[in-house]
Amino acid sequence: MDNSTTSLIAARLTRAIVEHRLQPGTKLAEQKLADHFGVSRTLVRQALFQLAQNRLVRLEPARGAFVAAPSADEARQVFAVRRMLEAEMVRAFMRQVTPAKLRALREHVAREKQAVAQGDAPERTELLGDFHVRMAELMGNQVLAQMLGDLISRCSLITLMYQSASAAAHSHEEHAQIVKALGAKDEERAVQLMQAHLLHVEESLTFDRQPPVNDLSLALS
Amino acid sequence: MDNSTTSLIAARLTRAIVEHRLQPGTKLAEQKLADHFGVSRTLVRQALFQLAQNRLVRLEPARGAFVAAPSADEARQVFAVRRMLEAEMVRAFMRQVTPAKLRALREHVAREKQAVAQGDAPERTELLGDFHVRMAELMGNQVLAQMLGDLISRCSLITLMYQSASAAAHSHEEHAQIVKALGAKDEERAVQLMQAHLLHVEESLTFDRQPPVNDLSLALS
DNA sequence: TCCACCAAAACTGTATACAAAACAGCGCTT
DNA sequence: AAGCGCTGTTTTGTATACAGTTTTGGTGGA
Repeated sequence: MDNSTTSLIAARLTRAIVEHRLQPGTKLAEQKLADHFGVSRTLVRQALFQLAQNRLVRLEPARGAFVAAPSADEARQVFAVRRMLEAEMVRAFMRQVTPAKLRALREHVAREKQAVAQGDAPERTELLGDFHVRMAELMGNQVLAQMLGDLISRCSLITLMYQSASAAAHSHEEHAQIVKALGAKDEERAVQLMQAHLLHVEESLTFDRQPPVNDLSLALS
Repeated sequence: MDNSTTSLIAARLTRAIVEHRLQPGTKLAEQKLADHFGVSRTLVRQALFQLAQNRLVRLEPARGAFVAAPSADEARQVFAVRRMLEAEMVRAFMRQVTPAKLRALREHVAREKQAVAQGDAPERTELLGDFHVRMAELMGNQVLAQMLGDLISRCSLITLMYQSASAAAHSHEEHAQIVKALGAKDEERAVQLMQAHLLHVEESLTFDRQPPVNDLSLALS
């Protein structure tokens, strides 16, 4: 069962959503996407189904697919799950840490630093999210990595909808501190820092406004 | 975008897999399933895609869909994630526990007891898995509940493939002990018990044999 | 001016058609 | 007898057709 074309379309759509080129609420009409990608609606539908399972799009019966607009409740739940999962991930990481793994994390944080310095917003966002996935991968747990990746994609939508200012700008420094605690073998501090980090990101959101809704799908270049 | 028929088929297939009426490795031919359900291949394909994302079936390009046969590695990763997630879930549950929630858990454990006493194997398996999901639901976190549900479905496949004897027979008692610790507001004990519980389930598996592979899909009745 | 109503257009949901790839059987070669 | 390649059949992958629903746009009346 071949799904390579389908997952390519899904990946393109995911990028467009996660990189905020498609606003929440935007209608994703099958025929338009099919024309854009030069395939039939069949493949587009499969891709949309896939994204719906990741909660990046919402499917309404007989009405079509729309870029998801997570509610404040859902946003809080997603962050709660991330705190649960990642607190324990840090503990587990500590128990099997090696110099090579620490080095890999330090290198990642260095790349974050560069992206922040250069003001490369898309790259920065991507790297800040990947920090968490990278940690899971370094532990050799693909299941965890995939799960975190999905959660972080959803978070990207959430921050788009609810972020007050660029309040999460110090994520990079918090990552650096976490790695420092890991290097110092200070497990409890590392856990605390990770939880605080995720709380900061969540607190930087303002759940008290109506989500804006745009459209147009010419953001796929 | 209507998916009700599709998700009905997906649900039927999920039940068949989780309840071990379809063995790992079984080929799921589209036309046969379509005939069985009285629909076209279109809907069957969508359902199979859905199950593939849940990792209950594996799709091979140009070869078709098969009931997944998780590797020992994947099994260990799934259990590792469950331990991470559920340890913290217990902590969070404790922080927002109410008499009503405790009562709900006790009632659930009572139903487990009944199913164990009556030797109702399918019902018992279902309830033992639902204990964990129920906890997430009682916390009002649908995101967590859905995630755990998926993980537990995968665990059901895993236990089918690797369980040595009915070694996980004392799961029910461990659930009861966890609830007891929750009732006593002993957070750390509850966390320890949950981790021990999941370790016991994992340890009851024997990862050292080749997985058997059967076929035939007349198990859908 | 605004709203209700109706017809046309656009879109979704499902089935079917068709090409390409994989599979199975069988005779041939070694 | 075992292995190899050929051929017909089955199955998958993608496109297209068609029915039913929703949306749109316009017209008439209050």
